[in-house]
Amino acid sequence: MSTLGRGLHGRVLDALGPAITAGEYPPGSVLRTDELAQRFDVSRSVMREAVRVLESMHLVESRRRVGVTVRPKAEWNVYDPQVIRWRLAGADRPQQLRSLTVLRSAIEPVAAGLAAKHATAEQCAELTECALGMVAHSKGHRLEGYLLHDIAFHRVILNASGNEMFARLGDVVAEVLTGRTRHEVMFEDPDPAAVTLHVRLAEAIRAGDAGHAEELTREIAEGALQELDILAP
Amino acid sequence: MSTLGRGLHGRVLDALGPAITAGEYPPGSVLRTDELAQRFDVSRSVMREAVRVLESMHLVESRRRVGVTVRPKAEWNVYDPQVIRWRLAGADRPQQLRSLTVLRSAIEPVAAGLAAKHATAEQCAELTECALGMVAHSKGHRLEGYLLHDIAFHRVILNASGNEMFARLGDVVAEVLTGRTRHEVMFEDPDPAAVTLHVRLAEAIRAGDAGHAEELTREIAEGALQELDILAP
DNA sequence: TGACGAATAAGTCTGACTTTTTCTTGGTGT
DNA sequence: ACACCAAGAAAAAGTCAGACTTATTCGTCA
Repeated sequence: MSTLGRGLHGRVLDALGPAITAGEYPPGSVLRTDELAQRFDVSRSVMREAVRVLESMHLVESRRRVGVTVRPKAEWNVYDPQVIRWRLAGADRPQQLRSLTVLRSAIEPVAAGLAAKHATAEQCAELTECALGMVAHSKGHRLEGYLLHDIAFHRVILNASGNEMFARLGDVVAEVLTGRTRHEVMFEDPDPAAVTLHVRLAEAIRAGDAGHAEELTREIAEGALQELDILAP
Repeated sequence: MSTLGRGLHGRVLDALGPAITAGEYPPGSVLRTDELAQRFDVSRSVMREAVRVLESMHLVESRRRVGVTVRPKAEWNVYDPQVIRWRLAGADRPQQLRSLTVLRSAIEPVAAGLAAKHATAEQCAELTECALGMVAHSKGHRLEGYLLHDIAFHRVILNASGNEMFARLGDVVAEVLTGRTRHEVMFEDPDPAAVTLHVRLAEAIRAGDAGHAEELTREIAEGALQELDILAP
């Protein structure tokens, strides 16, 4: 899925991106295009393309006579899905997971409220289907199936909100949920309370009850935040 | 500020980016690198770099034997500040302004709540200063000064929230506020009620009252949304 | 229907050249 | 002796042109 080594410059990015976002090159570090090209055994043109991409993500800045300097973390385009993936795969995974969960807790309730107003019949049906799927996979260590329905559930809500900015967070939510399941609590069955909340949320949206949908989503988010606090206090 | 013609490929982007985000090339359109290079009178290497950047923004996809195809809007990296600027400068400016304002209404209340808990004494002082600056420029067509303090105010809150994802939205908020002031109501003085809300919000954060800060921010956001409804119903 | 071959456009590499920015050096004046 | 500025050298990115490779698609023919 990631950069899919689509071309040589993609391979270079798959190596350089994680390294930079992991902080292997501290802010202010200077890289030289030619040296990098040699190190990765690619031509300068290919390396230049890779640098351009890193530059567009605000991970580095390229200046004449000085080289390619790494920018401070505060300037990175942290909403770039690629950057998010790199960081989730690297060292500050916990911090990234936390900030993303806080972001979710801010956005998803509002999105759910909007979804209650704008969701089509088809979207409501999808939502119910996802919720039922979650229930069906909530017992007996069937986390893989549970995860898929959970992701689909939240994605439908974000799409149904009718806001393109919210909709584009579907991938981020998917990454967060996947990361959580795969790396933290892979052994335990999901919290039954959370499952119930999802079912009720689907009902609220179907009923067009924006306030209720918003409140239920807040409870779900609250649970996710507490889960993080338990694992990394 | 934008891409600042930093290099030839930057100039090309300043021309191609707005054109694509404005929908001049409908999704599925095919561009050819060589043809573009000729059109912009640059070498293929420069054009390739530009295409790589557009590709990293998910605006286009480059495939062998077929060319550079424009992706559907739903796949764009709409959180990329550059993409936001391009869209704000283009045709679907109103829609972009609306989705960004909705995004703000979701995030800023939560950010304010967190800021009430985490803001340093220095940040509180800055906040009060900004609020006072807004009051001072709220009468007599001094919108330029008002805008600067408004931007600084919201930026401080987002930074003080302690969440990096929120902090990085400072630029987006700045763009929205600037756009609003410069293109919509440049003649009228700001709503006195909004000014008061900002002052009270600064106080709430200084007092560490998260609930109150959150509620006040919701009211501010509500006002911004209504303003949009009035201008483009 | 499928397989083979031709056409096509992106992808890659190389080498030479330009331009900008920084560092050094040397000279000047106080 | 020190501060300061200007001219030049050096370094690295930036640009270009041309030749070649490779993957993919399309058309043709069996």
